[in-house]
Amino acid sequence: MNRNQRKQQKEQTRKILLEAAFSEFGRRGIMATRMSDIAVAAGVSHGTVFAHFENQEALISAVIEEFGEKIALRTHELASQCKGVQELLAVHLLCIEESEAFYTRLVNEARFLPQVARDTFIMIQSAVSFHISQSAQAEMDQGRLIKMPLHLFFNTWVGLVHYYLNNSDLFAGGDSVIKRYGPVLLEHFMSLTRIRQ
Amino acid sequence: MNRNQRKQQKEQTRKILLEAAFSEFGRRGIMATRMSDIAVAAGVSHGTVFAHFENQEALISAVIEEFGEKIALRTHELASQCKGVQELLAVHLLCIEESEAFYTRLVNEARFLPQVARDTFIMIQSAVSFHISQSAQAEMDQGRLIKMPLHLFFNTWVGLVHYYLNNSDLFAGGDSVIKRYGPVLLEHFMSLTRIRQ
Amino acid sequence: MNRNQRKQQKEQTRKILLEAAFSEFGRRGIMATRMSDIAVAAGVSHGTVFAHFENQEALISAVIEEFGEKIALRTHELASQCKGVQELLAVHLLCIEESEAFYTRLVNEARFLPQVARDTFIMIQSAVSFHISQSAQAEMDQGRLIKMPLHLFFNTWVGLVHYYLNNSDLFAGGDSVIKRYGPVLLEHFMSLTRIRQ
Amino acid sequence: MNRNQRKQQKEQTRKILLEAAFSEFGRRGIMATRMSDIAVAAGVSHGTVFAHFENQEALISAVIEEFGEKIALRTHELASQCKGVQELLAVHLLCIEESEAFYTRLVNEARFLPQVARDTFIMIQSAVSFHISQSAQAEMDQGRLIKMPLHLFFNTWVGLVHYYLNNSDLFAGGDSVIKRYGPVLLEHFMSLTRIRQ
DNA sequence: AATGAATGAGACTTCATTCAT
DNA sequence: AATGAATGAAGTCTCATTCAT
Repeated sequence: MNRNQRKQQKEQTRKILLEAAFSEFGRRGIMATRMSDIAVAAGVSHGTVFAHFENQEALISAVIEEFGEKIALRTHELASQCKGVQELLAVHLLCIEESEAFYTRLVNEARFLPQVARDTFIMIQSAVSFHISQSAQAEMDQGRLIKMPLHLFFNTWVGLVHYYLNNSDLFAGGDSVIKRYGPVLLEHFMSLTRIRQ
Repeated sequence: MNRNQRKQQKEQTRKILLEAAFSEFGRRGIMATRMSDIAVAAGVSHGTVFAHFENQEALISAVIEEFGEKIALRTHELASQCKGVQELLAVHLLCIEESEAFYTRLVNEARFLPQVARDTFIMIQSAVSFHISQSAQAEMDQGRLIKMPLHLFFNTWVGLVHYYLNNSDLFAGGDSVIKRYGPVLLEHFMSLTRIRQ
Repeated sequence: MNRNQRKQQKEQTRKILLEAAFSEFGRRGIMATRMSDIAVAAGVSHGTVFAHFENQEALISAVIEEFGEKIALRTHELASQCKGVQELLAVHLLCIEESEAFYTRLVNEARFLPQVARDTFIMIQSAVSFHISQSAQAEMDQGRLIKMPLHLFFNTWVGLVHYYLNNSDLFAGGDSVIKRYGPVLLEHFMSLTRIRQ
Repeated sequence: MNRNQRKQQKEQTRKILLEAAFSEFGRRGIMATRMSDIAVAAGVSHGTVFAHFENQEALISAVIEEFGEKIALRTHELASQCKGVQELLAVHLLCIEESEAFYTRLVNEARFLPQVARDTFIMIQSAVSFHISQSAQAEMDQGRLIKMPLHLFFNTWVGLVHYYLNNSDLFAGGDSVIKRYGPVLLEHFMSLTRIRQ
């Protein structure tokens, strides 16, 4: 049906736009990306962007929701197969690395973005937090991790990772800072929290 | 002398401008503050800002240098009277708290600021790092801290603190996140790194 | 096709802008014309000017190239049908008269304009010089013109004409100085350089 | 007397300002020179300029009047000792060369300057014209110069000289175009107008 | 639905001019 | 009379958003 085709077509363009925005956001920064940059990257006209998103804020929110959910989902997915905390953290790093450029921008700019963006970001954190905290609690109960408030356990880990992301140019000079430092960070964090026997 | 009066007057205005900028940067963000915001906050005309700073970048750099150095100096000053790592970290928190809004913006936006700003930021970190690392090394040697690479010790601490700063609205809802969480963070971090006897 | 329509529309606006600028340049002077003057004269919004020309310099260069080339071409075209020097100089005057206001500004301001403008101006002069010099040489060889270095022949002529253009308000009070004095200047110049028999 | 001293002092500062402006106008162009440039060049404060000249236009007019008269006078002075047209033209060139930078700017920008400036410029031309025309008439009567309307004789000469001044960068690349081309121009012009025997 | 030309609010910057000392 | 800090009007340019096709 023509009606259906149109719908599909529209959905398709929207998808292309979201992906282009995701990529540009990673490259240029979220707030520093112009609407026209996205149009160019998506290979559509400038006006088309506004046919799909009411305004800039809506687009930013949509991108963040879309990819936020994807990242959260992916984390869930991988996390459910994990056995211990260490494995979970490794998966966390893997998920970040898969979208490192975008994720880094998000961490950096989250504060200045629309509330939706902020909420989505929190949602991602929650997804990760849920699994990690659960697993950490278990290992604490088993006497394998030092006992501490779960939020501090989580925030120390995330703070450490974000710190490296935020300073990736200093640490990795354009390369993936997770690829280069991820294992070190993981090992370090575990050595701080693991109970030595 | 008249000459001196004038010089003083100009210096005074410059100081007012720097302070206004410092305050506005803390409130609105560094890049998000318009030159006219600063003029209004300082109670001078728009043109006056440009009589004191060649352009926006020069103003931003000046503010960051001015207050960056002040913060670094203050850290040095207080740090030299400290005895152990824990006291040092407490002083670090104190120094941050004294300029919390501005410092938070700096942490957040450093990447997008002129090179001078970035350099100044690194200088602040170095001032802190110097004392903390030295002291940490000593305590590791004395068997009071778990042995680990100093940069990881430092980065874990800073990462944790910055994480709370970055999410201060979440954690403290507008209040000083350092005031509210500083002691908890310090205690937590020490418990992770202190050798239990 | 829609594509073509759009292209045409844009081309049309660009043309209007160039013509508006050409006219304003002639009226107000090239450097003294503001971008907004051109927008108003063209009947478009301020921003539209920048949608067509990256910046003021680009616009100035484009106008000068566009009309400079047109003038040079027109000179070539008319000149190639001329038989003698006198006819050529008459054609030269005609070409100037066709764009007198703009040409006068160009002569006056060429020095202060972007290099492209300067180059274009030189190109116009060259186009004229080429024909005139060739023809003058021939007539000198035939013993009909006093022998002299060709560049002096040319520069004396151009200097005379430009002098009247530059002082057109004095000589013609707003009217075309070429219309009023052209024939006189031509006759005078010929009488100076023609060999009297 | 104190009153007198003050007056003298004021007169002195005014003179310095006029000379500084004259020099800056020659270097940067008349319209392109900022009031502050002149203050700096004169070694006085920015405000002092306005204590002596109501506004920019008044200053420009004063400079042009001052030096216009000086040049006119100097031309008169030298001209009265001249015997023939050729000597007069040589003196004309000499007078121009003595203030070449300023004179060139004046020629170039006269059209865009306040009416007073324009009038002064005309006055200079008249002073020169007076002597040259008188002398030219005499030589025409004596059969040594080709008979022609005096204004055309004069305008051809001035047009030629101004053309070289206007294009001095092309012809002399920063050096004095009069020094380099003056003699050639003079010889050429005379050869055009002198009666060959 | 897509297009892309046009719009105009808003930011930075310059510089002649004013004014208190 | 001189000073120089402060002023603010005016100009250039950017870019999110609108709209006719």
